[in-house]
Amino acid sequence: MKTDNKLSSILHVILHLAEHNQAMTSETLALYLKTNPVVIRRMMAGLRQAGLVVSVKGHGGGWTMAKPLAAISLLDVYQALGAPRLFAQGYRQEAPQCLIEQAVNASLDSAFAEAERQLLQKFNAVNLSDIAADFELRYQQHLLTLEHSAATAQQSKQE
Amino acid sequence: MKTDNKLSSILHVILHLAEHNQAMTSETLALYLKTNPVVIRRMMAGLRQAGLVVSVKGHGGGWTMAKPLAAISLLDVYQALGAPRLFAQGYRQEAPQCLIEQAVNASLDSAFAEAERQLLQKFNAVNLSDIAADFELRYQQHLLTLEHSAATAQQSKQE
DNA sequence: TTTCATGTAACTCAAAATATTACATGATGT
DNA sequence: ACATCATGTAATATTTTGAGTTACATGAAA
Repeated sequence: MKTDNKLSSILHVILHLAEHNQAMTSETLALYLKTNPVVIRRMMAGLRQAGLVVSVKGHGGGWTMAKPLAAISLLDVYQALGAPRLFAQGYRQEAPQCLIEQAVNASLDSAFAEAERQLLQKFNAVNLSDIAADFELRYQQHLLTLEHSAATAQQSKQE
Repeated sequence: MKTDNKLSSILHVILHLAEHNQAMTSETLALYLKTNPVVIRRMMAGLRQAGLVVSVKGHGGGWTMAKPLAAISLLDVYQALGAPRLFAQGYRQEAPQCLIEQAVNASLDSAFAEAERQLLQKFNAVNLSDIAADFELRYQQHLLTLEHSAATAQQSKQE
């Protein structure tokens, strides 16, 4: 199956949006995903309805965050996207007559339902600010790496 | 994405096979799924390699279980199928340069990895004999229902 | 009133699971 | 031997669904 990438995509986009601190157009945001602005609008439509972002038409318009990142959970975003399918596994028949198939489906159902519960709970526990904080860490680490390689280059120059 | 139904399908099939207690052809098994015998062979190929079933060619040939149901876990079957993808969610880029996207992926990764671990653990804890036992329960319940509706019919006849 | 931006429907494209076709291999029964 | 039955598997077609594209409507700002 082709995977659904909306969640990962829109998170990427709105974290950039939040960093930017002013309205950004669908076209600009589309550059981050190397995709078409319409794809951005389609995904953002759900977030707008959920009150996570605001859109403004016309000159100087575009998208802005409606809430601080700390007030938005991964679960909020997931649900705003329309709660796309989590699992790639399905049943051949949803409501089979065959009692064996019923027993099989019940068994799988229970396993997947439990996993889904846990996953959504985790989504609920993670705020976008947590991800932004992780980005900050990575950024500081990145700066250190640059510094270090600059120092190393300087050193090898002197040798 | 079109869901992957191999796990549910093959479980259905091999439970019928186990019930039957003698070799069954791919053609017969295909009837349970209303599909093509080749589809059965393709899925069963993995189970054969894993030593869960045995196939015999020619007259009177077909498929038989190689182990008792109690000795086969859901995990065994899942892995014998080639461990098909569990989640429908993916990342736009596997190894992104963008630090924001890296942070997003790391966050999702952790959530999905945890869910996968739990799911496989559950698969490991369920044996096919558990599912067969559940089928038996459903079957007994079904018989009771038939009896009851027969009694009701008899009763309404007398009225 | 022109330009910029979103809102959305309709259509096309692409990827992946499943189904089908075709033919090879091997075992059994006559 | 050889006809028949059954699996083994490659190649191809079909189907589903996420993503991309085109087209046009709506509304706000210069």
